[in-house]
Amino acid sequence: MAHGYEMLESPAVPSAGRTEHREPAITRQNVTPRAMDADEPWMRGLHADTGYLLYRLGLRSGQLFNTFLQESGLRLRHYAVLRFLATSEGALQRELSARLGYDPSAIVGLVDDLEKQGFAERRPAPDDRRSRIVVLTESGRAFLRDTDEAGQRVTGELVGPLDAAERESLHALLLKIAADGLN
Amino acid sequence: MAHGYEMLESPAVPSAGRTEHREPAITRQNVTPRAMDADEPWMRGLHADTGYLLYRLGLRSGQLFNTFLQESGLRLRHYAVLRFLATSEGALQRELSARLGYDPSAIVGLVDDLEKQGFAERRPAPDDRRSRIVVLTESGRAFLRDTDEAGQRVTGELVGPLDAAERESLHALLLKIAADGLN
DNA sequence: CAACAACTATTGACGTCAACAATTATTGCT
DNA sequence: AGCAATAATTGTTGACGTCAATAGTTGTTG
Repeated sequence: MAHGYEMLESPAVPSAGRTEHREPAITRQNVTPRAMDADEPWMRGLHADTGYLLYRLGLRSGQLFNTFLQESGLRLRHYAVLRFLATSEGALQRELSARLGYDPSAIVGLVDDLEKQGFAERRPAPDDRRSRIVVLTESGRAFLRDTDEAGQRVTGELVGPLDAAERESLHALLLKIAADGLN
Repeated sequence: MAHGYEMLESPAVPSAGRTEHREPAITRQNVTPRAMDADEPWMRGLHADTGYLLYRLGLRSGQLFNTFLQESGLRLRHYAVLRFLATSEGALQRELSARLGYDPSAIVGLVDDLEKQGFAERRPAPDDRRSRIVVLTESGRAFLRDTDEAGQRVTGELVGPLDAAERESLHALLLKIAADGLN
């Protein structure tokens, strides 16, 4: 404990109302506006929860990434597929689904979009005619090359206030907790 | 069935000098299913991106929290509002919106739900009849007290593979990058 | 070898959720 | 008094996850 998280939450409303106000309106008794014995553990700020922080920053990260990709007509999920294909030299859609955690039905649309943009291609699997193998096209590779730097800038912006050592430390920690759940 | 995991490569690319890459000069029918000159920076695994890891873990965190809250009929966002109210002794909806990062229109529904459950109440603001002040009810406080332990268990489950020192370190790092964007 | 179970990609329906625009009531300014 | 700004609210739209159903294909098994 003993973190300086209080900085994130401001003390309610200053309410510098100068005007003399009227009737107190509601006077039900089930609400107690009194400042109850503070410092109870259950009333700590939101940012005291690592889980909530992760949730929050995850949203921000996704937003940043999406606005960065927006000009290319893709979204984060497409980018994830591309990046996955870049390391795997072709994958069954079923694999994409399992590894990236998206529903099989979602993969369909994603690969459709990537094919429309010419970044990926569906090929018939030689041994199983049910399956399709998705591979990067040359222009897909080019896209990854060209946007790589900008993508890293986005991440850089996200972890802005951290120095190099801290970034590495954070990355290692995240990797550690990402490793157990297959993700 | 399990393919080799590519994710556990060395953490965080030091991102040394950007070595210039050569063009394979493939002008034919794109796509080379062959293992191309690997180790190019742009084809590192997805988990090499801190931003993507954050996005991914944020999703997981949200899911865990939601399944934990599911029995009480609330979701993460409701819980966030409650926790915020617990620290601020009443807040304008506008403040909730600004502090929690939710759209004003979202606050409406959230407070509606909380009122239905009897955990919060809308009160007319004394100085401005446009505003409503949202306060915790007594049973709202009770709810927070009762669910606090379980909530911390959820976070504990999330950061499972980390020891105490690492958890604290992670929390501090997240806090640091959460601080800049108001969030 | 013929019937059946399992599997891959796909489509469709439904509910949730977040981001925007528009509306109503109210306030502050001049 | 008039007018821009503001707080809460409604409505709409698009993205997204889940789940059920289907067509084509494979493997198994009786």
